Amino acid sequence: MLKESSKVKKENISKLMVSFSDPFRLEIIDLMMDGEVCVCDIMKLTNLSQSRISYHIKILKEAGLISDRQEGRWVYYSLNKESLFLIKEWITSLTDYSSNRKRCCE
Amino acid sequence: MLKESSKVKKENISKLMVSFSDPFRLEIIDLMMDGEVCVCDIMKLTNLSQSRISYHIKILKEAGLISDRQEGRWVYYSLNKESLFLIKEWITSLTDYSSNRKRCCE
DNA sequence: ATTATACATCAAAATATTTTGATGTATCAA
DNA sequence: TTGATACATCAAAATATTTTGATGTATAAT
Repeated sequence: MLKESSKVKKENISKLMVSFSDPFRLEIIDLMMDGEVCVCDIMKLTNLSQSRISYHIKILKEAGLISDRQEGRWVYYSLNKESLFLIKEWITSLTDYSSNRKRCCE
Repeated sequence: MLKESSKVKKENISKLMVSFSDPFRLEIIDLMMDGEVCVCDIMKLTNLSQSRISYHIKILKEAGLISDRQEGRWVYYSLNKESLFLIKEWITSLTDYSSNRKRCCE
């Protein structure tokens, strides 16, 4: 079971997982695999409306999954590798358990 | 960008991510870190109602994240390590991108 | 200054997910 | 064979998320 000390981390994980849970956000994330993209790029590549993209971008940003960099009128978004590493670590911790069989309701 | 051949895999990822996106499901997953649990265990440890737990269990199961094993009246659930490995692989593939900066809307 | 572009934000509507309480099914014990 | 336990399933209600279209803000070009 997760230690008490990892509670803050758990909150992060929860938000990150929610940010991963929408198919359009997965598409957007997919586009960022090749590097930075701006909203206009995403619009052209996905046919989603601008406000719709902004909405999803916001969720990804608030989860800490992506970073932004403004350059003039454009805002470039890219994946935040640290967050991805965090998730990987968490998943690794899940697989570390010992598969012991227990009697139920002891 | 993900290759065309990985589309099926992507579907799996999507479901797995949705299954991770609820705080109560994360709690249930957390309980499974120490090994198998039955619904009655989860009830005692989380104070969630039985049908509520069954609902979340179903989502986790349909995503392929957990496996079940019946023994008499009890059903034991445990994390499916293969699925966890799949997710880890997918996240790794995300971090493998080259952080090249592109001109916008080229 | 005016206009166009790139993006954010907002409120309302549409849609999806979750919760609840009731009922159903299988297993087991008396 | 009756009753209790463990869990699944269901439909309705509650709640949350997503989409839409309009409007707002900042930057930049003319």
